[in-house]
Amino acid sequence: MRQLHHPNRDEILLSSVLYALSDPARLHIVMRLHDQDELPCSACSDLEIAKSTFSHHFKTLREAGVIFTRMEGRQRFISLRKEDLDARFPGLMESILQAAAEGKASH
Amino acid sequence: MRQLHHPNRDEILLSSVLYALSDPARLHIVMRLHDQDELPCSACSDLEIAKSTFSHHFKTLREAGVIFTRMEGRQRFISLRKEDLDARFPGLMESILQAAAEGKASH
DNA sequence: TCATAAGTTCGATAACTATCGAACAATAGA
DNA sequence: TCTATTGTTCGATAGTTATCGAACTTATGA
Repeated sequence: MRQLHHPNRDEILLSSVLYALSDPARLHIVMRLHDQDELPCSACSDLEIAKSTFSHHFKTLREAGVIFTRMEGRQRFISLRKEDLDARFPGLMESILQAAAEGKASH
Repeated sequence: MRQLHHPNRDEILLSSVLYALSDPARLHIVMRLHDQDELPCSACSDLEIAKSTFSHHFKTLREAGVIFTRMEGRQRFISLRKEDLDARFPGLMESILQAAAEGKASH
């Protein structure tokens, strides 16, 4: 757990990003990061999901290049990689977040 | 096979669309529809994939609301549901197709 | 030093998915 | 009517994924 892997901007793949965001729980996490600069992982613990499952989702998002995880003490802070995503896929996150905010994400 | 199911515009879900497009083969199919109004399914048969697998991908795309399948005789013509997708998720397909066209889709 | 807290990793399981070949259905054309 | 064409459906399999609880790691604070 010493080092958390983050892909470089150029390594971020569309397929991986779309896949990561196609899960309602993960999309929910990303929506929370929309307005915020940064959030502790624990900020999502109101969703009724086991913490090991959260960890799995964070890993999926992180390895897809969607979020950045900063380690500080025994907390981790996550943030949306807005600049990287927007540089690589202009307009993508904006349209996804807008649609999600309007409740068109799932069921 | 009498009727092919297509969701109404309002039933198209972001999660399902993102999932459908997160598969490289399906994204490839959608890219071919970008410039074209309509294509016969057979137009994708150069991809080295079994036809039953294609059928599966077409079904996934269709049920997610990404493509429309029109039956004519013994052929099926598929088209991108541009208007519906753009009405529901403004800018989404444009940004996805642009990124895909620049080769940022996968590996 | 010891207990607590925050997340990750492990092991297991159930569900889902991509893939294929074979069989099937429906239509067009000879 | 018979045959070839187009695509779907079926059955099977291998791989992947979401989920959980338990064990583990690291750091904080008493």
